[in-house]
Amino acid sequence: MGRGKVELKRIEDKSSRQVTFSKRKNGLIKKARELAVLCDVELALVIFSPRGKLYQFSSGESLRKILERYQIHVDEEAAIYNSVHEAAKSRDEHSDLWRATSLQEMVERHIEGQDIQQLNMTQLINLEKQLDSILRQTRNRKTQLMMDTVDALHEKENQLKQEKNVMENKIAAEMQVEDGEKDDELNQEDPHSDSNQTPLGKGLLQFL
Amino acid sequence: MGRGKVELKRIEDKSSRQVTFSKRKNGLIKKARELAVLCDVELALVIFSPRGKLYQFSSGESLRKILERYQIHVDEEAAIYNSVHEAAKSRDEHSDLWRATSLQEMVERHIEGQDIQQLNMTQLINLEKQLDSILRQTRNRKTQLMMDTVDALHEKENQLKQEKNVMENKIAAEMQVEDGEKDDELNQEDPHSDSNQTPLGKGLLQFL
DNA sequence: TACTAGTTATAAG
DNA sequence: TCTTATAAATAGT
Repeated sequence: MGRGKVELKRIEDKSSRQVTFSKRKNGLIKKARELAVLCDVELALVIFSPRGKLYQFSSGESLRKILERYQIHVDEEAAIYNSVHEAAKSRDEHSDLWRATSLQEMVERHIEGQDIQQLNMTQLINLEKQLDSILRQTRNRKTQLMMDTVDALHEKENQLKQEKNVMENKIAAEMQVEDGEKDDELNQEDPHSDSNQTPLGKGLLQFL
Repeated sequence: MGRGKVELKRIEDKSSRQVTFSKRKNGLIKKARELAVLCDVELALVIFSPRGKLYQFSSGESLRKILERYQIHVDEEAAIYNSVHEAAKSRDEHSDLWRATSLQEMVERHIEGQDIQQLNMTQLINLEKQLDSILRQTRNRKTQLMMDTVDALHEKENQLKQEKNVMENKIAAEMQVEDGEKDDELNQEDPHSDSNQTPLGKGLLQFL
């Protein structure tokens, strides 16, 4: 919006930074109000101007109450791990890294395994839980895929068996024709040839 | 913006309210980020979805710090209030953005937005490997942190023991002074008082 | 503070 | 989700 596109980085000119702040602050608060009203949600917005002045917006409830609700929400999440976290409390100094980074970057860094060393205990536990869950899903999916594959192979096997049967029958039929021809000459020498019930001859068995 | 103008009032249709929430939430967070970056200001945004899920954005500083700053600005009783909230402070450390978004979503985004269900076997195996590796790292790091904590506690324990010793010595010394005073009067009655090798007197033992 | 031109957000589909 | 027409926000003046 506006005559030119803007880069997402600090505006260096103090004056225009101030002007932009003023305009965008109003816009942001307006949008916050719209979201709260249109979608009937609770929301709180706190802005400190460059000069340290405070601007705020909060829906319906007082900002204090929303922040309390936020507290409760966060506390609930943390409650499970509080006992463990107690011990590590004093060490929690590395969380800023997380805040400053975009989700995308975080994931990529996770995947690259680069910043694991800088997490605190709570974050580690949470991360572990989530990873475990995703890993489980991944493995389930893999198992499922494998089973699908096995099924597919079974099906193929059956198909091949059927084809084999057809071939066997064909061969057996041909052999009977041959036997019939030979019978004329040799039958008396060996009246007890393999009286196979299956149409399989020995030659074919070698194949299987 | 959009095909029609919107009235500033609660959207009654549940479905479109949800859709609008999702879109506008993203828009609002984006704008908040822009304001924070462009104008180099501190800002915090907390949103509860209709279903009670928490979304948040905070610039540079942790949300906790911004909210604390807010407290100081707004609350006349900031000092008193703060001491009450000391205990809750550490819990606020869980306010990082990443907690509000599941790693699942992150990972899915990482693998080009594909759903886990739609990956092929090779991709699954690859993903599994990566997850497994990260999980292993996470657990290693957790173990390390725990061990560090244990070490720290041991150190503290030793420190306390030393302090205890110092105190014991002090007290023992005082008691000897007392004994000395008494010796003048009573020594002959009991020349074989406790010849403790430790500087601990019985009185001190009662303390411990 | 007010004005637009060009940008961005988003309501509908 | 993804498009697209349109409303809205806003950069530069």
